[in-house]
Amino acid sequence: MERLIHSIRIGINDKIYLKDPESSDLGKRIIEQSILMIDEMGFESFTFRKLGEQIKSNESSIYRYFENKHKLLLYLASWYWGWLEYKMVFATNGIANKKDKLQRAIEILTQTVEEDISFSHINEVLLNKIVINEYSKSYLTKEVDRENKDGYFVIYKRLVNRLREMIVLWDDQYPYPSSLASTILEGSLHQYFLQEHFPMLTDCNETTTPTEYFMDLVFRTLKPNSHG
Amino acid sequence: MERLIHSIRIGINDKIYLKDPESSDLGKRIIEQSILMIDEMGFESFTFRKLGEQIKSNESSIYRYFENKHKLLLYLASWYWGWLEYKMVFATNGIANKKDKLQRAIEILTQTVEEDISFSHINEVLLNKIVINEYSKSYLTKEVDRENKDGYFVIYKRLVNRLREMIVLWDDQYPYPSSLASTILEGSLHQYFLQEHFPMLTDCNETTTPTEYFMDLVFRTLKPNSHG
DNA sequence: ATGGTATGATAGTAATACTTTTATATTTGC
DNA sequence: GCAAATATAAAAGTATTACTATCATACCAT
Repeated sequence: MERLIHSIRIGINDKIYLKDPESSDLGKRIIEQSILMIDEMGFESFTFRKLGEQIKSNESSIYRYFENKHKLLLYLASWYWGWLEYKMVFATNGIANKKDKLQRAIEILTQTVEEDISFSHINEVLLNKIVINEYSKSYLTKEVDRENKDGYFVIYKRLVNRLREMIVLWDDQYPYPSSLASTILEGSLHQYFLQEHFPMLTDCNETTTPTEYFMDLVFRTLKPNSHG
Repeated sequence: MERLIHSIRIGINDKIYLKDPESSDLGKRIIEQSILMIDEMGFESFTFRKLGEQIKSNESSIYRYFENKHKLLLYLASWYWGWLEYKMVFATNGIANKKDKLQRAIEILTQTVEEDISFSHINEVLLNKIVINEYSKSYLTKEVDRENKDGYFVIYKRLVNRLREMIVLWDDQYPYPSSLASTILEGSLHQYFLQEHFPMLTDCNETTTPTEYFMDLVFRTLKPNSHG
């Protein structure tokens, strides 16, 4: 699977970038180093000028790939969710048992990325940390409706919907499958954040994971369909 | 109760401001108009210069109250959570029945603010909208640990903890009361946001509220203590 | 050898996020 | 009622950000 994941390409809405960063060496360096820098200094302190210095390229060259750093964040987030979606679809694909399927999906979606499995330019461990710390900022804007209309969040929406479908498969009487699915994805990022910065607001720690919390929550909440 | 709430003062950590905005007319105008403007233009577009123009005061005068707009957001958020805490404590205070108590708390904490009950300078309806759209930005920063140490989030933490205590009161066997409490508060803001901008990711709409969703979730999840 | 495309270097602009200084108004203490 | 203290206003200055524009160079393909 590692090899497979390594060779896939995540189909990202081409309105997000001006020039596909996968199409050149400079583009890949932009992605690679921006992940390191955003993780290191946080999204607000990160600038294209600093990135240019880091990759020994010119600020203006970076602007030929992305309009601004907001678009770059949208790109990174889309890549991350696309990658997670792939992992989830792959991992749940062959599972016939509905409960096992849902369990496996929740596992994939709520786990942290522990090891950098890629030998590509994208460090998934750091990207996961970036999503925990910065993803909300990509949609908590005044432009969200326009950008949503332009399809900047399709991958994330598709992922939530896939989870929703597996919830419905296991319990088609549950009245809030969409809300539960979005709560799992968003809430899992939040629990990781709390674990790091507000440990008193969560029960997750070295021994208890967000995965366990949400797994427990979901299966206390849902009741299996009578027809199996 | 309206009158009572109107006359209370929310005790906000005095490190958040340089000069207490409640202590002067200018201070109150800063708070009042910043709420209108942040709601209107979003936190990123909002600046002290624009606020100065709006209230016909000088940018430098605003800087004597708050170091920067981030601190102002922390102030507004603290005020909001303090106000909600007060409403919740007041509403649940006399309730002996543990289930009723928890239910009432969830109701208060997950409802939107529909009407501006205050005749003061703070518009709670808009402040509620600001918290939905901007609160995450106040803690998703590189400074969060230092600011947390300085007590900038005490009110929010106390509120989560109060909810946690009511959860434990109703079901002292449940293993994740802190995570559930933080999920309710954070998740409720998120569901309101989704309802507005990503309706396909939530089951909440004109007829179904985040309150109903979380009420259902909590009471499917928790089991009452045997000792009543 | 020529034309096209990608990148680099440099400079420029408007806005942001402040800080500083000085002036003026208002309050309060005696 | 006057002096002193305090609050606010006005204006200017600085460093940084978030770009845009122009021009030069390099390299690649035909």
